[in-house]
Amino acid sequence: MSELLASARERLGTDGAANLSLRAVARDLGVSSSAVYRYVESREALLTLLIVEAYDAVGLVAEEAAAGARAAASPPAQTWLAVARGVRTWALANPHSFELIYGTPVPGYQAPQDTVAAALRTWAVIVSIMLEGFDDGSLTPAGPDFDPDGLVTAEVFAFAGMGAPGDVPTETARGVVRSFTLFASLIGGLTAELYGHLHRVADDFPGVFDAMIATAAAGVGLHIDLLG
Amino acid sequence: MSELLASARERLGTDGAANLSLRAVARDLGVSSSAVYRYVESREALLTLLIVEAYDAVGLVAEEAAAGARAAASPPAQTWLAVARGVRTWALANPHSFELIYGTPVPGYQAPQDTVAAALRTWAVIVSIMLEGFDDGSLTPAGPDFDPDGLVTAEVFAFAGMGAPGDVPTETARGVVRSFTLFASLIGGLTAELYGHLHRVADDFPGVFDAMIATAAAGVGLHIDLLG
DNA sequence: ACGGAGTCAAGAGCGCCGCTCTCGCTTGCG
DNA sequence: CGCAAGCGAGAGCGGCGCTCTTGACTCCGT
Repeated sequence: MSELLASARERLGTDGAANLSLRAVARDLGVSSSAVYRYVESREALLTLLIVEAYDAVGLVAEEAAAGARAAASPPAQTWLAVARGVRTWALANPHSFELIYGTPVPGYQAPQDTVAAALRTWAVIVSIMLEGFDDGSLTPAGPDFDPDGLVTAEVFAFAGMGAPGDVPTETARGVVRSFTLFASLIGGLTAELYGHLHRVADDFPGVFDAMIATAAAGVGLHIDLLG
Repeated sequence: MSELLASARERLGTDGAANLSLRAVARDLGVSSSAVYRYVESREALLTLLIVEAYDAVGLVAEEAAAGARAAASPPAQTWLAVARGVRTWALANPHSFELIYGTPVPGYQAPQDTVAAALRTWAVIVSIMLEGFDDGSLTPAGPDFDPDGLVTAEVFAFAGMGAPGDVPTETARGVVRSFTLFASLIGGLTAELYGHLHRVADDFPGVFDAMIATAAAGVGLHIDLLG
C-alpha cells in the first residue's frame, strides 16, 4: 500500500494529476491493473489520498516557515512574507501537488471530510500571524471598514479559538475576513505565476511575487519591508 | 464549423473541460468522430478555441463593467469594484470557462500566441483604472516601497502606452507591478470561492468577495467604499 | 458530355483508459 | 490435513483520441 502511494506520487510528479493513470501505476509496480483495486477503490480515491498528502505538505511548510521566522524574532509582517515565500518554493518544486489542491478540482469534485482538516492548516498559520499582529500592535489595516457580521461561519471563530461569534470584537472579526485576502493573494499570485498568466509580463518572478504579497498584506495591515 | 463550436461550448458547460470529448461532440452533431477532424486538428486545438472565446468573454465583461461605472462617474476605486463584481458574476455563470483559463492548464499546457492578446484584455482594464487613479490623485498606495527596476518586461510598458522602461517614472512602474496584485486577488478570490476553499468558512460569499477585493485594493492604493 | 480532381463523411482499427468479473494460486488457521 | 479467505492475473466491456482507407458527391476543364 505504501509502495502504491509512493508510485502514485511519482507518477503525479511526472505526468500530472489529469494524466495519472491507474494502469501506469500498476505497471510501475509490476502488477496487473486489477490488483490495484484491492487497495484503492477508484482512481478518484487514489487522488484523494494524494490531495490530503499535498495539503499536509504545504501546511507543514507554512508552519515551519512561520516557526523559523518567529525564532528569528521577525515581526508578524515579515513572518507572513517568509511563509508566503516558503509556500511558493514548495509550489514551484511540486507544481502538480499544488495543482491538485489549488487548481481545478477533479471532474466530480467534492472535498471529502478528510481533506478539510488538512486544508485548514495553512489558513491557521495565517490567522495566527494576524493575531500576533493584533497583540503587538503592528497590525494597522489600510483596508476599508465593512460590517463583518454574517460574513463568516461560527465554525471559523471556534477554530481560531475566539469562541462564539457574539464574543468576537468587530475589529477582530474584520481581521478574520481580511485574512482571506492574504490567502487569496497567495493562491492568486502562485496561480498566475505557475499557469503562465505572467508570461511575457513579469521578468523577475520572485521580485514580482514579493511585491504582490507585500501589496496585498499592506491592505490587510501587515507592512512588509522589502528594502531592508 | 460554427455548429461544432456551439456544440463544444455546450458540452463544456455541462461536462467541464476535463471531460470534453470529441466523440461526444460528434454524437451531438450527428456525425462520425472522424468527421470532426476535418475541422479541428485535435482535442487540444478545440480547447484552445474555447479558451480564446473565454478570454474574450471575460475581457468584454470587464470592459463593459468599467465603461458602465465610468458612465456613472464612479471614482476609480469603485470602478474596480464594479469590474471585479462583473468578473465574479461571469465566473459563477460560466464556471467551466473560468476553469479553462484560470484553472489548471490542459496537460500539455502552453499558451499559443493566439491566447495572449485575448488574455491581456482584462489586465488592460485594470491598468486603465489605475492610470485613472494616478491622474485624478485618488490613488494613494498603502503598500511598501520596492524597486520596480527589472521586475516587468519592456513589452508591458509598451502595451500600456508608457514607452520605453527608461521613460517610465519609478512610481508609475511601481503602479504597474501593483496592478498584478489586483489581478491576483481577483483570481485568487474567485478560485477560493469556486473551488470550495471557503467551504464551511464563508457564509456570505458576495460580502466576503467584496471585502477581499477592497482589502487588496487598499494595498494598491484604491480605497473602495463598501458602506456607502 | 465526360472524366479527373478535389472535398467530405463514414467506418474500421490501434492503443490507451477506468473498471468489473471470474478463476486459480497461496497462505494461514482450526 | 482441509478449507476458507485473501490476493493477483487475465479477459473483457465500453469509452476515449487519433489515423487510415474507402466510398460518395461536387465541380470544372476539355
